[in-house]
Amino acid sequence: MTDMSVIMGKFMSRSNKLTSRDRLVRAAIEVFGTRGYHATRVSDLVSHAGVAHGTFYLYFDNKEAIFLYLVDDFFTRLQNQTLDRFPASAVANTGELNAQLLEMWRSILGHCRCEPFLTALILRESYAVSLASRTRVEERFAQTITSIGTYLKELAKRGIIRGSVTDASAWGILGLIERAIHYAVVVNPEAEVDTLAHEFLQIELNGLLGDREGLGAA
Amino acid sequence: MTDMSVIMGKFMSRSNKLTSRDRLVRAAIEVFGTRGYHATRVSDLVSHAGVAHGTFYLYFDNKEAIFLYLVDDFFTRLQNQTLDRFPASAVANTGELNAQLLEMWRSILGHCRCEPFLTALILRESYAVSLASRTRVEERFAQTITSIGTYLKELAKRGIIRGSVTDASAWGILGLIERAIHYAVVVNPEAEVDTLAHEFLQIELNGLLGDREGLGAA
Amino acid sequence: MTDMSVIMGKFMSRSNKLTSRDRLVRAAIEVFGTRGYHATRVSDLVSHAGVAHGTFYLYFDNKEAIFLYLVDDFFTRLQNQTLDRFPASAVANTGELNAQLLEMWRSILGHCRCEPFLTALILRESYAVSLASRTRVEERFAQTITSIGTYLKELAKRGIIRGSVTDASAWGILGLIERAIHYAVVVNPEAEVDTLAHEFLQIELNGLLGDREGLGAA
Amino acid sequence: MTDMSVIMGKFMSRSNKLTSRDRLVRAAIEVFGTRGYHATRVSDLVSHAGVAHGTFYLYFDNKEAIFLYLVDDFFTRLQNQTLDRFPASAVANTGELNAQLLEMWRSILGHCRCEPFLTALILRESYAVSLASRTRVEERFAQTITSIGTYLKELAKRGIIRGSVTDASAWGILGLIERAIHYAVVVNPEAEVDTLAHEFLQIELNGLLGDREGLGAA
DNA sequence: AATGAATGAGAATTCATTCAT
DNA sequence: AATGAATGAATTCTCATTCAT
Repeated sequence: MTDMSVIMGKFMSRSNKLTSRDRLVRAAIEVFGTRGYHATRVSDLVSHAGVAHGTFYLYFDNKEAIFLYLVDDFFTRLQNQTLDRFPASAVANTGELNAQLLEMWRSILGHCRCEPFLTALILRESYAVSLASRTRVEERFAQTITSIGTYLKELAKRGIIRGSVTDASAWGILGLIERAIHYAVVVNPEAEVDTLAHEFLQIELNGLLGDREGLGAA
Repeated sequence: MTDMSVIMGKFMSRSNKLTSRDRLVRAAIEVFGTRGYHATRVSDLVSHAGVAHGTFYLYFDNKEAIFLYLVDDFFTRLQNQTLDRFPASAVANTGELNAQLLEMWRSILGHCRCEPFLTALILRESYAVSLASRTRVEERFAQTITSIGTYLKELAKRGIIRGSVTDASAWGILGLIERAIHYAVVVNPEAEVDTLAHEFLQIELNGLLGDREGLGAA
Repeated sequence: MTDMSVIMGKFMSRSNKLTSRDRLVRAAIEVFGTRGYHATRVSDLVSHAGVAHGTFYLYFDNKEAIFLYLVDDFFTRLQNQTLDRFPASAVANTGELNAQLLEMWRSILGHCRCEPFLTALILRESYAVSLASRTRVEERFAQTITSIGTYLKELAKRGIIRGSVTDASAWGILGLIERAIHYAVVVNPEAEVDTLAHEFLQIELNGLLGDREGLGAA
Repeated sequence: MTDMSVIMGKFMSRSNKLTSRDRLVRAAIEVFGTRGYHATRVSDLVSHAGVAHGTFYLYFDNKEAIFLYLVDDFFTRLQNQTLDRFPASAVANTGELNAQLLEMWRSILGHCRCEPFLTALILRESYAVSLASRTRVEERFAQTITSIGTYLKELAKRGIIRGSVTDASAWGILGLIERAIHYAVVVNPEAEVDTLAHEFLQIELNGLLGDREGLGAA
């Protein structure tokens, strides 16, 4: 249903027959993402994947394990395709920052648009699966915050953004990104990614008041 | 029916003996907020509340019903204490906006700090309880978005903020607020509300680049 | 709803206000008779009767007790109004037997038509309430069989009916009566009692073949 | 799906190991038939059948479902072995009717004697399990009445029995049959089926007065 | 590698009954 | 005599997990 290569991140040329494991992962993304983790029974997963109950336990220790796999996979791929590709060191001035962040927004929103089920699942349920998985998810978010924080501090140090950014700011930016993704994927999946990228970039860089100079000029 | 003791977190003046329903609501906030909704059994709730199993079903249809009550109650009170008290119409210029939003941030963060369990519960699990409750929660968030959107459009119309704010912007601001609350309540519950309010206000109004004029002046 | 004097078997002139006990008995007949014993909760009984839960236990030991009261009451009254009023000794020949049994059928069907709820309840559920109440009901039916058997043997002894009637016959007649009542009360409550009485009497006395002499004459 | 072992009360030839479903059906017949439906817990069923709780729900939706299965099965088999095998069309005169009905009585009583638990269960509790099952049982009895009625009308049309038989008569005959079965299975399980068949046939055809001609002759 | 019938611990929910007022 | 909030034992049902094949 969704593009295979994106979901699996693997080559699929050898055989057009998916392995049982792949089928289970795909089923989990779709069913968890639609019904929610807790409303999904292992039997839903296996029937959706077209495999037997026992087969599930051949590849995953338990229901939580496949969820955790999805989370790790999601965060890893998102990180690779976004922050890792856009180092603060490559930015010399406001104009370049503008360009880089625009690209980053495009990348994030585009990526999440490609896997709407998984994205919605992570946004909605990542904290709510179990105490154990909450801890794992908190670690992942903490890493993200560190990445964002490091990025921002680097820019601040070099005077490209204001100097007063802190960890709190990083959390705020994270929230902005999360709901931006939510908007792009869930609320308004028809909207152009480019338009949205500009819109959220504007808030990120200039807030509600917007570019003072532009405003002054107007 | 509305129980001040629960809402205010204070003892009632008439009698220092809480009703069974009050005890259950308090227990739910604490236990759901700590262990999470799904890891909480009705038996945890009643033992925490010090009432019998049957008593729970005297006041709530099921586990989901008490959660939904908490959600509605939370949103209603938060709305009352924030957006409802700060109309866009009372703002004439950037300075007044600054003051009003600062007050709003203080109010939101202060309010959520007072009920950390319930706040954390809503932030983490509101979407993940059940399909039915997800719908309810989505409605509540949709209302919030409408409030924020209306507020912003009013300000934009009067030229106090930039004219390009949209629904997407409202969702972005919502995300900022959510993670700001998360930071203030969960990540850094020791931080001064006032400091945080200034910090998030800065992002909200001026973004990462900050006040251009100030920046220029520096 | 149903005629009070019939249901209560008491005078009601002193006060038009029913006692709590009476209200409970009436409610039990109606609600047990409609919903069935097991689907009826004590709370249905008391809410239907307009009294409090505790009041129920002032008059009856438990839910089964009120059912048993209804059963005893029903059988006693039916016995009084039927077999007790029509002794075999009063019958001298076939013609008189015909007349007496017709009257008995009228009496039975008429009586049961007056309390359709209670009648349906007894017919449908008397054996199914509990092991204890089954025993009680079996005793009541055994008494009825004894009465019928005695009646038949007396007639047989005096050559008014055929000599070969046994206990088995008595049970067969009981079945006929039960389903006759069922038909008159449940299946076809509009049919004339008189017509039905003739019809069932015909089966009782002459079976399916009918009166041989009459048949021969025809 | 149909399980001969249960139906026939015999061991299957292929394998002497009953399936879980068979074991549950057998247990249900025995335990429901002894203790009664409402006094029987699902846990009684499974412990009697020697399977786990979960296994029960693998084969039946709930306790009511297995009861309904028993009812349908019972009625179907009884119908097949009685009315379906004895068409009114095969009867030409009173003598042949006598012979056919005698055979039918033998068949019914013999059949019910072979499954005393199930028979007693149906006779005692079929109406009392739940509102839903009452409806189902009423449908089954209505079908039976239709069968009996059709049979009787055919005979009446051809002058073999008296012309005045109606639906009411069919219900009366049904009652006679029910209590005859009850007598043969519950009250006097030692009595010879043949004797009983003659006895009930006598009532069915000639009623209490008996064969007029024979009586006159005597 | 795959199966799927069987398991049983564990959870939600009900409702007859009590008892302090 | 009447009340009705509170009780908690009892029961149904679910579903993640196992294991013999």
